Amino acid sequence: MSIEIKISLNEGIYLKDPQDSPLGRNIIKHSILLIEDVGFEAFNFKKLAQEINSTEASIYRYFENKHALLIYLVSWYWAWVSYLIKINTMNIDDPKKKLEIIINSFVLASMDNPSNDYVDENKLHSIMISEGTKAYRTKGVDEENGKGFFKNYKELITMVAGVILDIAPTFEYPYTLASTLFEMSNDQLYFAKHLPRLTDIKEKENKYAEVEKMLNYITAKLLY
Amino acid sequence: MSIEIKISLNEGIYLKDPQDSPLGRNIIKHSILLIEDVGFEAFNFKKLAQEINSTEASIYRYFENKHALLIYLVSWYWAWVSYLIKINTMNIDDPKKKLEIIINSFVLASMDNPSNDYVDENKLHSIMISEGTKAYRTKGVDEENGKGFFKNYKELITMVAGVILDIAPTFEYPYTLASTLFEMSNDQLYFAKHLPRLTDIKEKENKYAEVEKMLNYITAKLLY
DNA sequence: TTTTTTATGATAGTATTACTATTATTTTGA
DNA sequence: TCAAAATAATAGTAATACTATCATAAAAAA
Repeated sequence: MSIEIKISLNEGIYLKDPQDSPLGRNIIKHSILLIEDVGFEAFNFKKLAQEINSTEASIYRYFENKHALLIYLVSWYWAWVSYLIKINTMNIDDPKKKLEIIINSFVLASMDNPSNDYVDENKLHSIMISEGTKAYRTKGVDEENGKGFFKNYKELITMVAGVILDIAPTFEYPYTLASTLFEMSNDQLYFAKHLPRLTDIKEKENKYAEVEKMLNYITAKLLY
Repeated sequence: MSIEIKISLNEGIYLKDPQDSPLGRNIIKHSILLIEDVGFEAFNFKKLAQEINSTEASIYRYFENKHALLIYLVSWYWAWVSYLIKINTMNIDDPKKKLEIIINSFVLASMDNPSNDYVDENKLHSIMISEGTKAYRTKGVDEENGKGFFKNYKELITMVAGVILDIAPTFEYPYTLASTLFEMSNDQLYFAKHLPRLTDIKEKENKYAEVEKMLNYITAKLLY
């Protein structure tokens, strides 16, 4: 028995809510597996259709194109991390402790607590690390931002910035620090794996713990 | 009269050195203009050929594909920033002052000092901001890294990490901080322009100065 | 249950992209 | 001035990113 969380995502991202049908959920599930496997550039709806024994045309009824699907996945991730943080900080008052939990959620995201049976949060995290920024680094950002496609990211950052300000009310860069912690977490994990000379994090079992420690150290220096 | 710097880039990136011929230099020049204009996804060799009154086939003699061309541009940028830092810190001994110059070079990169007549460093910087990470966020990273395609980035970061260690020999994260300063500079400028709720930097004339100030503040807190 | 609606599948087709190949022409430079 | 190299012109192919149409199956409404 799994906890069923219905993640709330901006309706404009999809043509038809994939959470509402078996085919839709299959699209999400296997798009994560396939993007992880072949990378976003080589990923396409034809290959995805083959994986799930469906057709290109059927997938196009859910998403306008693979870019929209990526925004969907990334938004799911942002929403999922927000959710994780919310439940894990629910009974916590100390904002310093809260920020530690936030950092832990940025770095580990999924290690535990799979929310449902069609989204593998672990794999989704690794897509986030390699492909995440491609969701908003496009010519269409401004238009898509206008339609609210990145709302989940902004909400997450706003929440984190709030905690930062609770710790240090006069700190001048709460939003910058919040987005930097998120981006750093992904960047440094990516570098550890692929471009190790750009980071001090070593590609080992405990690299997540190392990144966590590093981010905690940095925030402590900046805020305490 | 312009200073002619021959930027040294890994030979594997191109099939034929574009710096050595008028067509090659034209390819570089107009690829920068065109990518800035239409974005990397919509950019292709056919459009580029039209811009320079040449042909697709001719461009393919210089670069295997548009991805290789992006790596070339990004490597140019990394090499250019390294060069800028080198000449601007040449007579400086104080590593703190050096790091300030490094940060200034990360943020402004080009504002002054155009090195030659076919690379517009200003536009190249803005490509770096929007498209830069796409050069190494691909399925081929490991293979390309093996061929030394990202050497210029690593050299830049190694140099900066060295300065960081000169300031604070016991600091545990010199490489992480170096790459973070570089990435933050680009990310925060991008956010200021397109996703302002993710940053404290305001999209104004002096946003570069703001980012510079912010990065100096952060490094000071972490290292001094 | 029957009918109607909706979702999906099967198939086909188009425009664009990302190349490769071939031959002609121009440029360079020995 | 002749040979070699670089570029242009042209054509062609396989894959991609869709769109359209119609058949069928499943779900919902009557």
